[in-house]
Amino acid sequence: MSEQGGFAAARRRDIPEASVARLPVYLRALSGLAEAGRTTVSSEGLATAAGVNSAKVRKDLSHLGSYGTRGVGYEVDELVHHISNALGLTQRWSVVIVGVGNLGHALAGYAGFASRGFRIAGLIDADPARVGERVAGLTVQSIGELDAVVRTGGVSIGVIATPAGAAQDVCDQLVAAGVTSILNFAPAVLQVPDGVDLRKVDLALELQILSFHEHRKSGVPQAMSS
Amino acid sequence: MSEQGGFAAARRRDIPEASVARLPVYLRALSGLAEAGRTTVSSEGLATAAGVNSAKVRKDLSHLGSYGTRGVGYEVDELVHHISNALGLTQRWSVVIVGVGNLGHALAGYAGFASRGFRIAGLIDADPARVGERVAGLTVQSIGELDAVVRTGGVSIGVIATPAGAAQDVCDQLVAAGVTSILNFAPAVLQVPDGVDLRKVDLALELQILSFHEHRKSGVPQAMSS
DNA sequence: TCGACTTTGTGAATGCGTTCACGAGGACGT
DNA sequence: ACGTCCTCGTGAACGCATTCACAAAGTCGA
Repeated sequence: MSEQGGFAAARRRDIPEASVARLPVYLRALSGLAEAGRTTVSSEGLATAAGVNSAKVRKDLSHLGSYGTRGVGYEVDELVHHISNALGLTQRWSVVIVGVGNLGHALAGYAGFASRGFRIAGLIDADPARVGERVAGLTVQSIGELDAVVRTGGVSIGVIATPAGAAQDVCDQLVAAGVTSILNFAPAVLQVPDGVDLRKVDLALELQILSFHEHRKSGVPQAMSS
Repeated sequence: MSEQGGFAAARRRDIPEASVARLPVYLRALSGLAEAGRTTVSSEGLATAAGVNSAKVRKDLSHLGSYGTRGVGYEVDELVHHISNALGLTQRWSVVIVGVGNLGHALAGYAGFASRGFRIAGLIDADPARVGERVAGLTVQSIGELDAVVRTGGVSIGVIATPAGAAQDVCDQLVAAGVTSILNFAPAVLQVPDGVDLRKVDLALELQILSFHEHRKSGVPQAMSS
């Protein structure tokens, strides 16, 4: 057991990005299975619940260690534990959300954050008219308070939900305050120094990708018949 | 011109997914450059604005055709035109949003949709208390009206912003009504028949990936010194 | 206890995407 | 008109991710 722990820690160092991105999906699928009363699940079963194939599940889970039982499958509870561990979800992360427009509101109220161990330490908005407003049980604070919120709240993750024009400025302030991971919802390309992780979610981008496929479906098919 | 059109249509058939996903980013970068008064841009310049490297830009754009001028670069306007074309953004797509909670509100009000040629044909919610409410200039309609909205509005894209439990049901209804592309914001794995495109955006998932890297940064580094 | 059966964990093969590196082609100054 | 310079477009090399396929390892019934 202690030996396995040692190996798991060593292996955790190089989980491929593609696998990391699927771990949260497995986690959600496992929650569903647990609620349905399942105590064990095969790679095949988990694959179906997560919407991938079983080879991928086994390869992904093998990066965490050998927690399956041949002939049986994986213990649901145990697997939840190991994945949560690998993702660092056993500790509580504090998050600050900057920009309390429509999207900021939605993010502040999003149940998925709290349920996965993320604590919203503060809501920040540059608009003085918004400061003081109560959203999702928190009071919106001014941009001047950003630094204090990050430092006293032990915040390591910043979420940017401002208009595109303000995003880089806010990003710089977050970094200056000590945030080391940033999730950007603003439709802008941001620059961050080394050591800071940056991910982005672009709502319009996804729609444009769908547009491409939709376009292909309706427009081109008959162009191929020789 | 007509010759080029023919070739472009032929090439458009097999643009790699990874390239398609970057085209909207180039499009946005180009808008920025155009506003700044630039009329031409090199692959290097566009790469910087889009946050990628220049080889990727050139390879991606080569899938659309040969629209650059050696020694100079790309004509900004022309490139915007060709990318919009490839993505099918020259035609107007109608979208229906199902689920008008916090997130649905945010999506309905998101300027990025309208500015890229997406028309919101309807807002649908299952909660009778919400039906009739006005959001972003539209009146929320009941789930029973979904089919009519899709058919009479010429809707081909559905956006799901409901709780996870309702997502598959809504998805099935969208498909039954004739929608052929779905963007899912609900934290659930959805099944769709062949011929229907499905993409998902998971807000909590991105945060969990950041958690993983944050965890790695703080937790493991000294475990490697032999 | 033993043999049949199930499912994991993983090397090997394959496929896709990124990066490299350079020839081709056009602009521009003289 | 010509040579120099610049940047595109693209084959080739590389690396990462997915998939395949099977030996190893366990369960379970008789």
